Amino acid sequence: MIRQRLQERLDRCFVQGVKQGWWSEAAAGGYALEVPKREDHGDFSTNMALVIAGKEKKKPREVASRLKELLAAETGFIDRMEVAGPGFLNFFLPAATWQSVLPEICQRDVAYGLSEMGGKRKVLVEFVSANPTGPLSVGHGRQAVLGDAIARLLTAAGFATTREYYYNDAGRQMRVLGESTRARYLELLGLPASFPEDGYQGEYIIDIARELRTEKGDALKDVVEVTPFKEKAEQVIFKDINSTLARLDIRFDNYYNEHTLYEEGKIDDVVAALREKGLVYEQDGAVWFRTTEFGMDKDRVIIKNTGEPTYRLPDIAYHREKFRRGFDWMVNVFGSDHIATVPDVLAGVRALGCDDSKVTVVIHQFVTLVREGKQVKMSTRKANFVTVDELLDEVGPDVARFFFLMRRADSQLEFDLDLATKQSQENPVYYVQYAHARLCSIRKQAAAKAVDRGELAAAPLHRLDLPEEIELLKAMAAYPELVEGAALALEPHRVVFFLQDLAGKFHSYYNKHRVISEDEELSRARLWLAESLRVIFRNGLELIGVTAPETM
RNA sequence: GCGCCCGUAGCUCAGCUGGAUAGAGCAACGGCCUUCUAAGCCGUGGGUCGCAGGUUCGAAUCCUGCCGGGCGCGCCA
Repeated sequence: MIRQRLQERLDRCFVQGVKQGWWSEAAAGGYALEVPKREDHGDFSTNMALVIAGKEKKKPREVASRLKELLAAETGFIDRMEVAGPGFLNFFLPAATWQSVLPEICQRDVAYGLSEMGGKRKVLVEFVSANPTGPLSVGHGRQAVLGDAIARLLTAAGFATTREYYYNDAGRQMRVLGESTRARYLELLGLPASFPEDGYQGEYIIDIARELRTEKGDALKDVVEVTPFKEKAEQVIFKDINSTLARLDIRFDNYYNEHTLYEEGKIDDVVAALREKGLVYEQDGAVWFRTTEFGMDKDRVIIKNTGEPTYRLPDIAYHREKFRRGFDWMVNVFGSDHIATVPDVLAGVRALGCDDSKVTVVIHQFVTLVREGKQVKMSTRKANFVTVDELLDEVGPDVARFFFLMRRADSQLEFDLDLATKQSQENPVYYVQYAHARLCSIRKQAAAKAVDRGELAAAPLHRLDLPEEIELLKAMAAYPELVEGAALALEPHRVVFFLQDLAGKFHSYYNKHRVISEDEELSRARLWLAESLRVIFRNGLELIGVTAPETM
């Protein structure tokens, strides 16, 4: 907010400078107004003079002096300015400017940090999208939490967000699942069974078979058709996946079954449309999509010589449906193993006349599980993988969510189970939650001691003049921008880092200064400071889906 | 061989899309609880930002080429 107000003043100065003939219209834009790393470089700093000087072939420091002159009228808002280094202009704001953020936080309360930036534009966030062949693995867990946090961020930033899970319960994978289940079922009955070579070996298949035997006895022993086994397995596994997601407080607005694309003729439509544009051809009994037209190294098969489509075709049809459903922005969260599918799908929707720049794909790298210093290999087919459920049993949803969001999607995530399960002080989750609990505790103390913080409008905020207090106010003032930035970049980890940083500042302040003291006026001011901090921690934790406990 | 991602302190990672003297946590060491929660705080040490060039007022950040790690490169999804 404060940054915005300063920005407006800067823009006005630029125009004035043009009128004065100091620089031309052509030098507009492209400059930054940011919080410098070093405190002695001011509260804000701009490289505007450097940018103008570069374009106009002038001396940066001279341009900076001109800017300073033009801004001199803003004495109430700006305390002082200085030209520094190669031509930066640094701004020092008075304490009162920072103190003014506090009432705003407390008044807006749960709405502080929310913005209208998205303008209610429709965004679809697609994530998890795992076919029901087994329980969610830790890799899915990262994706689930990442996608959900992205959706939370976008909602906070004013977008109309839809969470969607796209799945396929037909096809080869599912057939193998059914065969695996049947084999286990027959084994339980003591009958000869041939387990498929590439079958699903997990323990959960045996559980499903056992359930089936309890329900049906041996009634299915002569059934050759795989469907009843497949359907049972799918039903059980989907229920399992959903309960896992529910434990993480993740709920989807919509489940999109690939099958509907066939039923409603969308698949045929796509082929026909591509054919009309001359982008498909037949060869070796298969139907090919001319992806080379879109800069790819080779063409791709969209219908196999068996007549069955490859995954690409429904994927393209699915994405076209997203466009048809009127979404302004489509965010796909994928694991890095799906990276190769992205260009094909984008080429497909582009070929169909859709604007593929409306699709943003967030690729997250793998999760490396480490237990007792050794890496645990993960594979759904083999049984030796750790499920999200097992992880949740050990660390709980708060720790799991926080850990999954601590890293950029881009970087591989090392999940140290020993550390995460330790439940000890090292855990950064507790560090942030503890800040919130402490703030709640202060509030209770105030009530117990009958110290009333009074009306907000009457709060003596001018007493919040310690360097530590100004620092806290500055950090809190930057929160709304942080949310907007994290939302646009689809980077929830920024929120996590912000909260850790703010928690550090608060813990430090807490140990150095007392909120409730003999000084009644000061206590009132600080109680309002504590209140605004509590609001931010609660809102921030909510944004990443971690609980904000009142006691710990 | 080709495409994408990563390489920053002993370890795990940030670095706000090109800014000023590169940060945090963990690990190590030394201190702080009759006062709002010690799941906390204070202090100390630790760096050729993988390597080499280039772009410019200015590079961890952008470009090129190497080196190392990961994921892909199917008429599997």
